[in-house]
Amino acid sequence: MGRPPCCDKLGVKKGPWTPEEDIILVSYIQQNGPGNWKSVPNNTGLSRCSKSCRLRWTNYLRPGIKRGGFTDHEEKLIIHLQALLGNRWAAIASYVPQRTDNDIKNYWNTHLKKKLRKTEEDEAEGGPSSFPGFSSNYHHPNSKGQWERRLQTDINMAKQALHDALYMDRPSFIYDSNPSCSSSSHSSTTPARPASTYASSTENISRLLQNWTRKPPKNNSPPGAHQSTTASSDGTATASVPNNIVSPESSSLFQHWESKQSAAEPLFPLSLLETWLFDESSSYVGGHDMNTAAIY
DNA sequence: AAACCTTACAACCGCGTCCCT
DNA sequence: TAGGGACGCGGTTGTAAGGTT
Repeated sequence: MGRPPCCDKLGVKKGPWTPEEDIILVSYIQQNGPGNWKSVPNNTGLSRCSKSCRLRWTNYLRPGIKRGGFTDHEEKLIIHLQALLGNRWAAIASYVPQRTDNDIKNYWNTHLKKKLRKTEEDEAEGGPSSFPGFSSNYHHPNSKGQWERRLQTDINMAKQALHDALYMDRPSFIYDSNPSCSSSSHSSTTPARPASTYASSTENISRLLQNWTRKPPKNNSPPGAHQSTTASSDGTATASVPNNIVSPESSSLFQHWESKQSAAEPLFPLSLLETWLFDESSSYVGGHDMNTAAIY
């Protein structure tokens, strides 16, 4: 017996989302919060599958998402994390502020994989690396089976959780929610490129969202929320907003979203992880064990 | 200018996991 | 404890946009 389709195929619209659909979805989530996706198509009248609604929200419409314009720093972080975690994009995304797993996965498949391959070829020929700062020796997916790598990762995470439990009062355990801080720690060598917040095709949606992401709560603001739409905050936010779009201050959406974000905090403190990763990039000699040991 | 090729990324699909009854 | 529904994740595809010939 096969798995039943997640939704009725008849009458379910597929393909690119229109701005109108985006507005409907955003309005609904703003009022009800994300979750209970099954009911979203019925309650909004959208001819979309619940999965599609969730994906659209998490990968595109959710506040605090930075799109495109990966910095060198982010690239290196992703490469290191991929080497450590494998293709566990959701886990990787939890360490890269403002990036979705889908975005990282796409960027890996379209850019980083090629870059690394080219680096390997360059090094095989004895020439200069096309990817300065990285050695292909680092990326050796076949050196360990994926299951073994995952096991090692899980062990390390368990260790870290125990460590955190024991040293919770340490001030160093702070997930740096300010993306400018996390990226600026290496910005002296890798200045961040300006990031486009939304694809131009949905710029109007970004403007819409800007109205309720421009003033996130000052305290306990979610990671990445500060710059969620800064690229388009040019004062031209004149998109017509439906009356049922409420202001960020009065919306419960941010509370929903904040709780989600805090739940998705990385198991490792980012600052510690970054220190390890970037120290490691210059001292790697051939094994994950040595690196993971450096954490503790 | 048109045809073809390549690239980038949004979105879909299927499976695994979690949670509720 | 088992069954089923809902959600999350990773792999893959479709297609629009840009580049090249």
